[in-house]
Amino acid sequence: MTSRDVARAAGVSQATVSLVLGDKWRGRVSERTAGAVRAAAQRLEYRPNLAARSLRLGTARTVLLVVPALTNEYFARVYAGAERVAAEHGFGLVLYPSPEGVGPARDPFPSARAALDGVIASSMAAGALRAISGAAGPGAGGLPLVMLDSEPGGPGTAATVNPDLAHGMRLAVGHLAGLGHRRFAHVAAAVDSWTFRVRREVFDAEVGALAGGSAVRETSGLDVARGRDAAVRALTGPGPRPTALVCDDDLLAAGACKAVRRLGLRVPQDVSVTGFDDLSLATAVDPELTTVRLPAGEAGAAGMRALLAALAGEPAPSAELPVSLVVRGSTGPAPGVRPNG
Amino acid sequence: MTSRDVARAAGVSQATVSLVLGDKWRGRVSERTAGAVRAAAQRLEYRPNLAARSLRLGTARTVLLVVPALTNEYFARVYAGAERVAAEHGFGLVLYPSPEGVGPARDPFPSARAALDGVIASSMAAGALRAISGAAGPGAGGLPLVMLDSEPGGPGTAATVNPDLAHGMRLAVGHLAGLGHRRFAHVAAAVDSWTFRVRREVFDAEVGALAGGSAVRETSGLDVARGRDAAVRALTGPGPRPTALVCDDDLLAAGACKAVRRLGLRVPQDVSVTGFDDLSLATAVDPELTTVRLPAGEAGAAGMRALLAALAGEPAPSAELPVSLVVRGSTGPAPGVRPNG
DNA sequence: CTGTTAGCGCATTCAA
DNA sequence: TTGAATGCGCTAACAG
Repeated sequence: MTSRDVARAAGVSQATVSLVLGDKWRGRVSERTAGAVRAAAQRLEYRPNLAARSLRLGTARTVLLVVPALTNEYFARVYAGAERVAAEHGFGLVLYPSPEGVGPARDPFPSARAALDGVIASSMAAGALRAISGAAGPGAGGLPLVMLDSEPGGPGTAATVNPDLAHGMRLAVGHLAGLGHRRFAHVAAAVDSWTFRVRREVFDAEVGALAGGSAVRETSGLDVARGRDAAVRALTGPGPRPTALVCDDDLLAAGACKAVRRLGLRVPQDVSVTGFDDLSLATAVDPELTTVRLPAGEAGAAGMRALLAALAGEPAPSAELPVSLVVRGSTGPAPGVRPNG
Repeated sequence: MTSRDVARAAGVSQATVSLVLGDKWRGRVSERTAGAVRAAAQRLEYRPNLAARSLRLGTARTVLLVVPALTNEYFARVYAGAERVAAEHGFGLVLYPSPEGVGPARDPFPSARAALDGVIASSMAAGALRAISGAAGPGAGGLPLVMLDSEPGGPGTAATVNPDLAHGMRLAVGHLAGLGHRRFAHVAAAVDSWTFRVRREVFDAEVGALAGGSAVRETSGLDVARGRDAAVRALTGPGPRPTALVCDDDLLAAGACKAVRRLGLRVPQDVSVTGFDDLSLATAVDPELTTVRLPAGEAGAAGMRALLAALAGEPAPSAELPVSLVVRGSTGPAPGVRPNG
């Protein structure tokens, strides 16, 4: 089923078929001929060979999305947002789940068996970022690279699209401080990446700026069980017990809630808990999580728009996306503080 | 950076480069020449143009995976399993999240902008399945099609790979019956697909076969909030209150737990709850969910193996994958039944 | 308005 | 043991 067959069936040349189906026939092919071509194509269920088209055009209309882990709903949403924009522009999106996401990534291009026009990488660890930009940046591959949720202004990146994490952390700590909390614990992700480093730095700054504020930190792998263990450590360490657990994401927050109950305490009467992301998990647990909602889908979409702009030779705008605090049942007044008091 | 450039750099012809890098030079090219070619390729960071290779070979070494929703961890695991096997065979895997997954899918091929060798579709609704197999089956596209978690023996499918859902449902009901439960409710997914129809039929059969067994059913959209609402309906309907809620997946089960508590009851003392899938959500909630673990990753892997076999012209083996019941805290003895009694 | 032609980069056949 | 020539299916420049 080639364009030649369609041409034969329609009684025209192959070039005419290409023009008609490529929608470039205005004033070059007669209405009648165009109709015949379309009819033949439809009848024969013709599908253009994309390999041939890519070869001829020198572009694959395909982008690679590198994420640390697909099984995390956050990245699934990033994918969905990016895919939507890509599809609107006739681009495909292939996924490369970087192994374990936290270590240095292998060079993705041998295994990503597709011709690529550009790369979007999200939330990569420091080491992985270097490997990616080495292979995709202006060096070898020369592919345009857009970073999501990563250190702004990295070398060789066309643009950086980030949620306003600093503001998000300020909202979380501010919310808790407003409820009277002063003794904080930070249940932090044990991953060396920009996204978590920002949380840490802003958390420290905010609590430090709070009269009477104090904080401890425990780090944890990114799953519920390890989050729970870290929260147990935070709650049973030396010194007075924290009354508020600020967690780097919702998985850790869910674990923190389990830790509180395991120690015979209640959420939020004895200990308040906040998360990041606003995954569907946040409303699946009881009480529901107060969390910083990150616009994952919008980040994917904005990243794709920036990449498409770069591919078109336009300047690719970096962006900082707004975040919001969603207040639910996992936070409440600090023990001993009267509500509205 | 073409194979011509490498040839020039190595002082050989382009054909020799192709032979050496394609690993087909044994006894046709001298050791020395091969070494020179490899060195030149490495030095120039040569990457073969995959569009050209696909065109020449007539195969793209790429498979499309159609899933109802990527933001569900289950399908993320299916993807991961399939991708692993694909990578081992030098195949790429591109994802097509069928819109809303429950309605009839658009023809995926216009939007999946890649040359495809085959299609794997998972858990498609009845209507969507028809659209896919029309486009991918032996008809138009002629692409081999492997169905996952779907009606076995569909027309034009090379193979079907399913978890043994019937056995899973028997395990769940049997577990609850063994704990003394007799009044069941089925919190069912409001999706017309094989995977949920099997659950329903086996649930009815099992409860019907149980002396003194009775059951009601409420249907729900596939998210926590609607699962909670459905469970409230099930628990507050006419007739005696069910003591066991059998839910079609873990999201619904999490919602059901919330419903129980919202009604002032306890899990599992007053009401036991079971789910399906064993998502990470199952251990994120308190109490943790007793659930039927479905081998999502293994399903993806087996599906990809079947498809690769079909592509190789070998018979593609259909498979039924074993499932297991993971007993956790959300199930307990029926009220009024003494443990071990 | 339509057809002819060339060439994208590669794997392969045939000659040397 | 190697090189020259061919064509995969498509689009774009150029002729008619």
